[in-house]
Amino acid sequence: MPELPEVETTCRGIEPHIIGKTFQQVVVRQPQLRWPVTPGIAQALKGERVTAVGRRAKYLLLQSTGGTAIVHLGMSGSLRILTKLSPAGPHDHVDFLLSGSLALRYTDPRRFGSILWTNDDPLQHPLLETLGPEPLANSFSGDYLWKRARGRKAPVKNFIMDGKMVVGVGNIYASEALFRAGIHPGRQARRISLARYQSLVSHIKAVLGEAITQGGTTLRDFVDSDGQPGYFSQSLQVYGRAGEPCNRCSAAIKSRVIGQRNTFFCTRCQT
DNA sequence: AGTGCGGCCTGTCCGC
DNA sequence: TGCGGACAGGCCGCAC
Repeated sequence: MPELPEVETTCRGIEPHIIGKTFQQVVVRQPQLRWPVTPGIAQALKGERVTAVGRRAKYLLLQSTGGTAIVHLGMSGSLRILTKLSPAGPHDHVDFLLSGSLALRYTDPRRFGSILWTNDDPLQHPLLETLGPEPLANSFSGDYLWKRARGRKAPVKNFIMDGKMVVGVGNIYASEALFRAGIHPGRQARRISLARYQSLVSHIKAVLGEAITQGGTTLRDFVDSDGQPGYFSQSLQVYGRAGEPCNRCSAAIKSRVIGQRNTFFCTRCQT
């Protein structure tokens, strides 16, 4: 599933191919995604030029002279460059046909993703404007997180997965960062010291940074590739490892549902 | 205001 | 072997 590193890698992968190109046509075969694809997006983009490709949280921003397409990959989506238009499969919901005989194809079997269009500043869009800081930004610090945690009784795992606090920390990376920081995922957010938040934040940055580097390796080629995302799986310390020995202390890794999501941790290393 | 949960959707896996 | 059901998962929006 595309986590922030995959989205970042997608952003970097498609940008050099589509920048400066013109939308010739936008073909929407299946508008029913998480939200309906914005009606009129095809007419709005036709003939317009791509000026920038960016990312905010897990949203890709395809900016053009005709407004911005806000693309979310959900959990099964992908966006790739085609140099030859192959027949659309059942989950190829949208094609952005570009000048230079290129196409940008959106595929999403589970349709948890979305494609929206705005003519305003995309950062002012209702879905984006209330989001917390980017995890890799300097403004995301232990100090910041500790302050936001005052009075918070929710488990720290829920807290760091809350997009209002910080974006891009998905279920996998929450477990991994908490393990590295030695913090139990079920601990109340308010019951964690500033020093431990500083550690947690540096581990969140490190985990995401490493994953981006690895994603960059496995996802380097977005052109005509099968679009299969690369995984950080070789580096996972706890995620999906219930019952297996902790790499640090050899105790069995536990799993428990925290924040409606399966959560993995070591009861000996994480307090 | 903070917190928890339902729901969207389909491929994969498990048990019978 | 085939089939049904549980599960996963981001994240909005609602209910308390």
